[in-house]
Amino acid sequence: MTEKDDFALQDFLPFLLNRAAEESSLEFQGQYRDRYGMLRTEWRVLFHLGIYGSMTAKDIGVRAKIHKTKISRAVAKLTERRFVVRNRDEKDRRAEHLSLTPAGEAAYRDLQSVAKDYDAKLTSQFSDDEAETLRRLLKKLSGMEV
Amino acid sequence: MTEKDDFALQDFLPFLLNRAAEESSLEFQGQYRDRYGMLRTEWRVLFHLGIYGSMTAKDIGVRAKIHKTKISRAVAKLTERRFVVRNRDEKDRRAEHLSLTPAGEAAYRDLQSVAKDYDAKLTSQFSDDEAETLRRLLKKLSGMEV
DNA sequence: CCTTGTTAGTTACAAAATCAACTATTATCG
DNA sequence: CGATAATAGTTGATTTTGTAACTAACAAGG
Repeated sequence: MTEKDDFALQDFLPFLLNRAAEESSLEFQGQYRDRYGMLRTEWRVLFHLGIYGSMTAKDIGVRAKIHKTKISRAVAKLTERRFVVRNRDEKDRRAEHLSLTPAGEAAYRDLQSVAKDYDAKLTSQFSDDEAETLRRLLKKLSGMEV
Repeated sequence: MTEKDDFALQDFLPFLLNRAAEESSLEFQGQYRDRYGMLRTEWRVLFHLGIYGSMTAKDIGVRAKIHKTKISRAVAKLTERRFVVRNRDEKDRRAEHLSLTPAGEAAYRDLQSVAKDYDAKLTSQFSDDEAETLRRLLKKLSGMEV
């Protein structure tokens, strides 16, 4: 396992991002999986609706960069479990406005507090300044608030 | 799509990490997929062997946080394609030392230069200082160089 | 209106990831 | 020593994902 190269591919951003993302997601997954039998995409949809109140599948996909078939399936599961309701847009009958049911809201609030704690745990190893910088740079990478 | 909540789950680190990781990986995937028909895990294994010269499957898994079955299958594919050779450790006959063949080295060098360009493109939106900070914080998150 | 193109969302089928159970080998400890 | 546990890696069955093709609704130009 000897170093062999110059260009620091150890510093390759997609690799560093993937590793950190995978690790934190796996750790957090225990929470929503054990409590609600949710998958990662389902939790992500729930949390978008929890934050923004009402969005279409398309909106969620754009904002979270999740592919539409994944969202379609997640919404189907969440609807089946009565966490989400669909409301067809009367002006454009292709689109559906999604929102949380009371049960969905409850699940969201519950998981939100768990997420808060987990986030705090993750960022506890950083200074406030570092944590803020990390978030800012990640958003910039995703083309948010450029 | 109105804001409804206080706790900035939009700033939830696992979400920001996932989004950025997914986006950059998808973009970069075109390279190794079109050129060599590789999957993400195969490319990741190749790149570890390219950097470190020789590692066991276990080593790679620990360093990159990839599950062992994924690695096992990626190594099988890479071996089949004559990019990787296995050498059983004579002291501990459970372990195999993996390394690149000349063909594997060539593929690595080729993809390395593509990766270099892509990384440069990604980081071009940051100052040198920001890019360095981002890498440092991501490594810290993954428990590297604490 | 009516053809052609686009968009929101779904579905079928193929590909890949996950999980649990497995082999083979080495480590531990009475 | 010998039994039990632990580790490296593989495999099969199941679950999830990705790809492409699809439906249904709207848009724009002639």
